[in-house]
Amino acid sequence: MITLKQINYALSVSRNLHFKKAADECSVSPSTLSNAVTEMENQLGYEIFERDNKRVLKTELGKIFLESAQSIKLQIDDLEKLAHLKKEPLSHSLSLGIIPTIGPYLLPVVLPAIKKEYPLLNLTIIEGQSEVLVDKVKRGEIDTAILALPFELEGLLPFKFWEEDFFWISHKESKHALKKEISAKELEESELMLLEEGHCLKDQALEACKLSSNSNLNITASSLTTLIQLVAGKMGSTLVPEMALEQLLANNKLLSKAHLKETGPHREIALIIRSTYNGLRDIELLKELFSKELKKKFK
Amino acid sequence: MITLKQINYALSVSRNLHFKKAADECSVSPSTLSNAVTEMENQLGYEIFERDNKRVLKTELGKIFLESAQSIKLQIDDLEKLAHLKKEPLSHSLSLGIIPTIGPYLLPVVLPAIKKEYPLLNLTIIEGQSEVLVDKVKRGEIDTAILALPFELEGLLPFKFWEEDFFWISHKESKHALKKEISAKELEESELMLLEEGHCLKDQALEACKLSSNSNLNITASSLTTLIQLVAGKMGSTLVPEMALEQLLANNKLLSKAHLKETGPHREIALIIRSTYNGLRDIELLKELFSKELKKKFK
DNA sequence: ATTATATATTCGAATTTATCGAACATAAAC
DNA sequence: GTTTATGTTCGATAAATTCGAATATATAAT
Repeated sequence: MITLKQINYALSVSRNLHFKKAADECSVSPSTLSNAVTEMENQLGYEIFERDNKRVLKTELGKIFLESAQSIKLQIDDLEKLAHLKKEPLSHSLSLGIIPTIGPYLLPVVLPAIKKEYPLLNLTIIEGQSEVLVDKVKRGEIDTAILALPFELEGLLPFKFWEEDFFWISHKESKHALKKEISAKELEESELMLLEEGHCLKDQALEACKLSSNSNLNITASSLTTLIQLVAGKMGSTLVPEMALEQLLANNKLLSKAHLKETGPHREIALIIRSTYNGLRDIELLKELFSKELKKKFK
Repeated sequence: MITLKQINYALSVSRNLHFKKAADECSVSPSTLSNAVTEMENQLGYEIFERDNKRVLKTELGKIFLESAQSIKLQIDDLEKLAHLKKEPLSHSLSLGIIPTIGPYLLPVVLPAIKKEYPLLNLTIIEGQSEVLVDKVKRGEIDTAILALPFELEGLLPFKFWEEDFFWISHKESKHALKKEISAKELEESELMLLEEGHCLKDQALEACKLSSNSNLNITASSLTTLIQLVAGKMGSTLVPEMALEQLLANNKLLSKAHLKETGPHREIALIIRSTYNGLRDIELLKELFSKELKKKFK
């Protein structure tokens, strides 16, 4: 196997057509350089330079070799410069998982800022439930994911950037509907509807209320939007996280909201990564950006 | 300065995604390989693999690095093969891909001449569809391939050595069967059968007729021989390239042929190589030989 | 929980490889 | 014939690579 060092020596000889000058250029002794070039020629099975103590000429094959070698050297140089890519943060591709009870409400808030601050970032967004996303991050299929905690992270590291409470959404004509705040105890009396199994929001909502799932929760839905439609249709009431309120209640004058009066925060939102992940700096920056944009909108 | 040895180690890790397997593949101890990769990463200033004792993943920068590194390795391999150029042309080994709609008809015509003119040539022939062969040439797994154009060459260089038209093959009792020539317009009326998806001949035949594939092409076959049997069985008609006519129609008096009367040539046949391939002289010689032998037989 | 297994890494010793300077060989210039 | 410039050879020395044993740790099995 020939070496890059040998190639560089040969390129220097090619530039200088002079072993001593080339040796000086490479900061090695003439003997070192001569040996290196000769050794490479032996390995290749052909001569690159035709030389005696007075003249250095390129052979026909040598010209072909040197042209290609020069191109290879440039490519190696580029590989060494690749590090600069890393310097510019969030400038390459990043795959981001996000759960359905955060995605539609967080992304519209932060995407414009991401586009503006990191125009070079090539972001891929994958929606899925927490368990699936944790799995994908662990397997390296995606770089990071946005989850709501508490959730079993199986060794992954969380970077929290937001926390929020739940609000109780009911039909205006229902009991308690005009209250600004409501306690879990009062909730038990109403027909509480939550998302179908698999959504962490269901468990988190129940935990915030200190309820267990074997209470009167017969109706379940696959999205918050559906749940809200059920509430509007007087099928019962539900709990939604603060960031979803505006979007869900828009154009719907039949609904009223009340802050859930239980010790909180009711859910925390975090980016999760593998402990060995390299783009820690990128994650920190994303975290800051998310936090900043959310504060702008909600505080 | 990084070394080629380090690059090769990294490429092996990339193939295996496993340091121990890569170490075996490279015939070195795991520690040697681990140290070499780590050292290179330090020199580069970025990590190529994200790893712990259970998982090896490529980083974003690593993917970019490895792609380029693979290409560099190919170029180095080529430099090491340059020695052959010095020797008698077409005197070493050459691997040649060829597509199924050319191989059985071209090879019998040219192989005797190759054997006679270049007895030292050690020829390896690989049959496969165009897409696969383009890939193999790009990866350096084979030296060259014989394809029918037009086809997307992805930067590879074509050396055309033949062009030919399609002929319409039908059962003697079918409509138009006695014509010497037939136009695409008349074809539409018959039940045209072509090769299954993946064969470039299908697309080229359709293009020659200015037809799109959503016409009445329900029957597809995996070889021209099969197609001809279907025609003999009155299942419909088909189009075959000129060089295949003799072999396909031999001993079959039930079939008739008609020249496809559309502006052509309907397909062109070429050798393709990487632009950095060194055996250009060999390819030119092959091209000449192919062209000469085909003319002898068909003109 | 505990143990077993697999695997990447670290470390020090042994080996291999690279490098240097001095001596040598050779060809042109004076 | 002598001098000068230059590429190469050679042996001693310096530097690097490599290995195996020991280590650490994540996952799987019990």
